[in-house]
Amino acid sequence: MIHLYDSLEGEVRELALRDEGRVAIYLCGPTVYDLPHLGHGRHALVWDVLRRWLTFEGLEVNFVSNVTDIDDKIIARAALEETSEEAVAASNEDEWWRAMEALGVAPPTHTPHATAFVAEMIALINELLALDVAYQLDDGVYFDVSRVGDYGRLSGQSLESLRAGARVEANEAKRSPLDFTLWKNAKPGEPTWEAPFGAGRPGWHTECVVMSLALLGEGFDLHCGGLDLKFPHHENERAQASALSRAFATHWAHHGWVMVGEEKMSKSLGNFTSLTDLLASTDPRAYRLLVLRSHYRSPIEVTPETIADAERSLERIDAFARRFSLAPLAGERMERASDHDFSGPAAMLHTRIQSALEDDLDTPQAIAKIFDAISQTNVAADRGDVRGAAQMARAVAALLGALGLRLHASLDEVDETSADLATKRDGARAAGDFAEADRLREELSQRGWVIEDGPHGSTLRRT
RNA sequence: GGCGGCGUGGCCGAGUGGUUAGGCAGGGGCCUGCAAAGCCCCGUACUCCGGUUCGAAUCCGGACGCCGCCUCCA
Repeated sequence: MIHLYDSLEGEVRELALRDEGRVAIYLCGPTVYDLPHLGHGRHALVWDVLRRWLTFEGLEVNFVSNVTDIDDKIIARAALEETSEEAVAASNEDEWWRAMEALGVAPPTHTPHATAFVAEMIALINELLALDVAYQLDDGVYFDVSRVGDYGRLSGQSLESLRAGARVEANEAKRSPLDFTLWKNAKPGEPTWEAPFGAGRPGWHTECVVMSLALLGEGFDLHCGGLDLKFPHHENERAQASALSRAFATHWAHHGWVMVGEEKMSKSLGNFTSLTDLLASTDPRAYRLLVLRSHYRSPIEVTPETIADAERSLERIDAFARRFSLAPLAGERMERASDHDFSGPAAMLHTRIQSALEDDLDTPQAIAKIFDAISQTNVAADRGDVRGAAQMARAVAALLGALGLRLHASLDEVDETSADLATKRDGARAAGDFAEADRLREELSQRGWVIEDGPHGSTLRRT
């Protein structure tokens, strides 16, 4: 079973499952007020890889990731664009799923929307009020953090030190500056729901507690998200569940940032590249490879250089896929180890990848092992071990599929003129007219093709 | 102020108390009509200063530099 760093315990430990053979994961999804950026891309890719791997290993993964479709920023954006909150949320959510599809991120098992769970959130806030863990002020309902014994545990900080670092609050009436909003009272023109404690809308921290418990049940296995959600968002989710004596996530995992230069990429800093822009200009698989080859908890640098590096690296994989005519696995469908043959020389490869990934999702190690296997397979084939090489190659394809990295083995569709030029060149070579052959190769190159001569004739591929 | 992280070869980026990370780029060679792909070989490394140790880039202490969270944020 996989071992993951648990942010709550501060150590790598086995992911203990509530139900044998089944994993229940909750991932905090996007607030759809703007285009997704590179950071969201990493977020989606990291947890997609985890999910695919667990599935590959035969577990039934219930992967829930929400969409926050009501929030201050959506309201602000709607006002700015003179449109409705629904329209802002819908268009950005569409953009999100388009980007996810391009990245090869499989859709979650469930995608709850905050606005569909308002009744449940109201019920939860009511319970908290009844327990006097929540209190009402002029502008809404607040959660009293002092009522939770271990508040701050996830952040690794005491209540006192958190309080010391807290900035000056707008609402001085709060019992503690750390108290957070459960419900915001209605303001004119804003989306509003009726509630016993006043018309208004939910605060951000309640939706994830409600939806995770509703869809995954108490004591679900893993709650994950970006490091920036650890505090206050995840701390606050935990606090609410704890106040209600409901068993919450048993394991917490957080991934690191995408960096721009020496700074975190974030919307508030404005230093972000949208996923849409990236995907328009590069092979989406390059970004997945870039993410895979560094550890999920480390920061990654995404620059034109690192992307180009990953693209060239991908080229080695694709050349391998062409050589062995490998099928492009991965995509919406999730691979399972049981559907593949890991006998013979492939068994050790599978084991190596397994131990790498089970050790806190060590994808860089796994990728290195895959590149090792690619070299070994090429050597075997050069040596004439066709059978062994083919077996290894299929195992490599299956494991890349398990990581969601799609191969590009199929040859590009060749237009008639180019195909014609290639045929002419083959003829010129056969006739020993190498000057003409080189001229035709140059012409093909101008048209964007690389020609490779093999034992069974030449093939064309896109540059 | 509190808490946490990082500093590796031309670049990216892992890992480990002594034995090859991996990729990209570069040099040499094999193969090829020449290429491409593939294969073989090669170089430069662990911020600095102390300490522990037979041995540290890896453990401990200190210094310097950098980053993040403590406010919305993947």
